[in-house]
Amino acid sequence: MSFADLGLSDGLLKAVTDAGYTEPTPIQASAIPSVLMMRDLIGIAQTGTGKTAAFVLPMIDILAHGRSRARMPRSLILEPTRELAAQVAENFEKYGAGTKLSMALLIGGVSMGDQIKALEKGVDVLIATPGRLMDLFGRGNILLTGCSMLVIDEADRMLDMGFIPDIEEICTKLPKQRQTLLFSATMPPPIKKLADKFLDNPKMIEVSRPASTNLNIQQFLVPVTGNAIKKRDTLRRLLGQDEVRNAIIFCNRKTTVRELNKSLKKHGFKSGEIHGDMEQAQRIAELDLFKDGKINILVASDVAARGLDIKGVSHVFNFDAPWHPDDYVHRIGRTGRGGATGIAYTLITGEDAENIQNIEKLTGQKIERLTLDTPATEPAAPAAEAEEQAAPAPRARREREPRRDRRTAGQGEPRSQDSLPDAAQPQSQQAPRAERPAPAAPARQADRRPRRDQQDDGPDDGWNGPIPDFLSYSFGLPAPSDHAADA
DNA sequence: AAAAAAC
Repeated sequence: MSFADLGLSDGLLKAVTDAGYTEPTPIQASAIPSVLMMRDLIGIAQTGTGKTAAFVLPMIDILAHGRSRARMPRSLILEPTRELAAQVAENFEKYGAGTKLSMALLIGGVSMGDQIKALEKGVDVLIATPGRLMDLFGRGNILLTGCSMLVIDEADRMLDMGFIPDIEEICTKLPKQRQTLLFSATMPPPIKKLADKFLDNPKMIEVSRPASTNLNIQQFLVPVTGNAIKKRDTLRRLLGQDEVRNAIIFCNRKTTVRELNKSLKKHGFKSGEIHGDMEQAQRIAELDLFKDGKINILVASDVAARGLDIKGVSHVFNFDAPWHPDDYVHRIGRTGRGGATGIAYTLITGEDAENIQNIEKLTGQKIERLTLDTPATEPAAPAAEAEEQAAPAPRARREREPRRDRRTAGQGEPRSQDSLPDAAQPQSQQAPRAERPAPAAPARQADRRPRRDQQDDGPDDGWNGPIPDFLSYSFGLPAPSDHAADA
């Protein structure tokens, strides 16, 4: 099966090939022909299955015919979070570059001015989070009567977030005669009801196992007994242990995110944080610092679990085991992207047993338990804080030697336990380790830093460039050079 | 349980 068999236009095929894809994912293979035949569709699939391209690609071909009119978008894609909406917009930009299609990204946290301007001009594709869409609709800036295509993405997540009434209202504003696609990882009754009400004889597609348990990601569980202090202590040891060049650390609560980031900074780590209580501009600023390597640790809530696609994240840590197994899959999927290798550690306490069981059930694989040798009791370290003692270099013992085979050439051999990676080293460590000329490390590090200029991507689509300035992200696509799409 | 989303 190749993309050429799916009925996409030549221009689009070229865009797909240029993006480096040859073979459609299962959901793309079954969804694209049906969407092109204008059928309604229910796709049971998680992010990471190539779901975004499954609707973006046929939409581009369908919309290639016809023109947009002022304030009357021709299609609408609803996303639960701002980051996901921005990511879909990036996809449209990538695949629609050869077309005349215009789009607007309607999300909260940014000024309305540019969004309204784009709407006035007329757009083919509207990508929105429900709140801002309803807001603009209420102000009379949007007419949905010309919108003949609707995508409801991550429907079950919309449900969790209480968006279903909004979605229903939006559906009633759209013309009855339209094509509707609904994607959801699960099908709880309210979503089933929504589908029955607003979809017409939909084709059902189910992709059972998400491409989630990426084989490039080594996963480990790290049992921790004790309180938050002990957890932070263990985390610091892990941060110092492996080839941690950068890491996203997930916590279950925003308060934990703040506390942990504060603690890490206090210990000299170059860390930042991201969660939903921060201003959008602040979120972006922190992401930018992380992407640029100015900080190499990002402490995050689940706001970052799905939305982020940052190149070259070497490690993901679950400071807290996630409550929902699919969140685990999404979190660790922030590393090992685009064929790179990644390592994911999950700190677990006694209470997490059930969560871990659910995760292993979902992914169908047992995650290796890592035993950290308990350090010999330390004489109090001189300058360390009273609450958190400095720990000696950690010794991790693996019960089974993990795969090391897919390492890229530039990454070199696994480091020995006592050669701590400079990137993750606290600058204010007492041992004058930092003063030792770092052998070859800086250069290699520069090499491995997330790169802004790499545009290859895994099927899970997303941001590659600088963090999108979706502060001002309502845009028309670049002027088309040739319009090969509709032959 | 938490996080996410409009001003």
